[in-house]
Amino acid sequence: MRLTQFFLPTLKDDPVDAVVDSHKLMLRSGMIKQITSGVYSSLPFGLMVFRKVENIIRDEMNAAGGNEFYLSALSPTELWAETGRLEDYGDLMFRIKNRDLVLCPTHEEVFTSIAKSNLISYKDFPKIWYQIQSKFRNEERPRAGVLRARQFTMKDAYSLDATWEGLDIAYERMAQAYRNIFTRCGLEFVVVSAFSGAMGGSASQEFMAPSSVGEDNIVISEDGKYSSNLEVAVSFKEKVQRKNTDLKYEEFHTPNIKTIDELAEFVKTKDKTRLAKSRVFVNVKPEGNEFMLVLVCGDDEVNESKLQGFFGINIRPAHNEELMEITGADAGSIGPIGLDKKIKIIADLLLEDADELISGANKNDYHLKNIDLKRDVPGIEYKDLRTVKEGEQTSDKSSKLKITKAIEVGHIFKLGTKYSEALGAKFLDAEGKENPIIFGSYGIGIERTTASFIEQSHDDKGIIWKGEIAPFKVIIISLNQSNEEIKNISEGFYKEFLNRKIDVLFDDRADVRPGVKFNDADLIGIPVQLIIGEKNLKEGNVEIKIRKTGERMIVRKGEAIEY
RNA sequence: CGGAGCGUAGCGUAGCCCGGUAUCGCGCCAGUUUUGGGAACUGGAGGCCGCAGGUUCGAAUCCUGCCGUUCCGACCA
Repeated sequence: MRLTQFFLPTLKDDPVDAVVDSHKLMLRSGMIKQITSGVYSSLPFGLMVFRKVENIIRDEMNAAGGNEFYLSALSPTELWAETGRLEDYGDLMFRIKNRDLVLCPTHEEVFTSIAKSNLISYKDFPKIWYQIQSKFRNEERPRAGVLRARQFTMKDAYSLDATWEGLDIAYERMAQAYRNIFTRCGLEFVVVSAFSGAMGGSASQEFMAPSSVGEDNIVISEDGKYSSNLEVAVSFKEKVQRKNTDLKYEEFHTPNIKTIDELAEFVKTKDKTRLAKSRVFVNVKPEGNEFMLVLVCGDDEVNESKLQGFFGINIRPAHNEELMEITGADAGSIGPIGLDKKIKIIADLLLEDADELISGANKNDYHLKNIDLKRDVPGIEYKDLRTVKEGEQTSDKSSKLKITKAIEVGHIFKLGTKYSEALGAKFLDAEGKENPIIFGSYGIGIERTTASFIEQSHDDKGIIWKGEIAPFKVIIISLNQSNEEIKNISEGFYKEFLNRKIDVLFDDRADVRPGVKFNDADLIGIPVQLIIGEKNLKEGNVEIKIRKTGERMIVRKGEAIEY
């Protein structure tokens, strides 16, 4: 490609609206252009990279036996009402105003409806169906460029099986395909176990690109054997030991004590584990809201995903007015004693049967001490509800946990029969009995994968492409197109690269100073720069610069091709 | 959805408090000189100052409403 024929609107300065590096660089290198909040157009340079990523995915999906589809982005609202997701998604789904249609945020329903009418015998399975398509989600707050956008490209794949064993096989095959894909994309990634309750599936894993701008937190053990999304991570920690002093609980005055830290100071203790933290959650149900009080150690945080895993996704923290109504106190003075029996009380496993605890008295500015959960809180249940912390031991005590931020680039999970049952997608088994098709669901964000790569591979000059997703392998920089010799040599190299089918970009711009060309080349990050200028040409040489290392080699002009 | 900020030429901005017809840099066009790390000079083009209403002789500037956008938080199959 000749640069004079290529639309590459590079920017010298950082756009004021971009904050994260990948966003800045994608705008500056002319890959994307924002049209409105969370919506971006792909420009030629960006599209080249997205296509490279897509083709790697296509390659691996096909190798795994996938069939490529291209489904409609529009679908009837009714289809989503049937599976209940119209309500589940709510405002996150774009709805067409002048026709009863929605823009699909994902395609389980549409694929299922195709399967329903065509896969009717156990002999029709297994199948892997996929597509690479625009998805639409009305994100409340798009951010970080294409990392969270309202329209984005996703590869979504679905395994369709007649048996649960078949699902396991498909899932493993897709997991391997995903590892291949992200490896070929040159991405540093970690596979973590993930929260799946929200989508109604069982096993679930996420492919995470570690990055400081990631919105997810992942937990990895130092020996690398354990990795998990923080939402579901577990660790080993000693339980709070019983003291068996059997002291009666008693109220004491704690003026203006709102937080655990203030309470610890007030009672002059450094050990916050016995200062039980109480939080009230609401399980929103059509037949009426249920309230629950959740207790964790004072130095722990409640893991809301784990709560959702136990009680469903419609769990939310109670509002301040609700707290007062239910407990008679504001946040900071709430505790497990003396509540209405309708309120379920659950505590973290670390507090199982613990005694001599201090917690709120359900009366503002008062706490209770010497609470014995075993004695004083009949009907209490214990579950793993805490968020693990950096430095804790793995549950087998063999290693320690580290927490890092990461970007979710892929997600695979065993979906099961939720949608096939809702839409009546059934097949006849060998005994002639009807069964719902068993689904797996597997997604990859194309732009997000690309942006994650850039987050991991750039410097203060620009992007550093490598491997299969590099849009060009080499850029020829002709330093002076008005010098006939330089021009002719450059043209010669360009033709030679084309002949050898090597992706090459030729900066053949005249009237552009060398400094501009060097900076543009560094910005757009082509791995190898072939620099042709007067200085070296006098000696019959040209220069090769490796973008990543900045390493320069002066070579005979005839030998340059073997870079 | 809560909090904060911003909207002036393609991009980045000054002016706004204190009202008088818009500043500077980059980029762009023409010409001359230049050509190894974002050139110099000369001349030029380009603006419903986000939108609507109000106050005023007069509004980019003051007031009201709206819209857009960014960030933090909340939320996120």
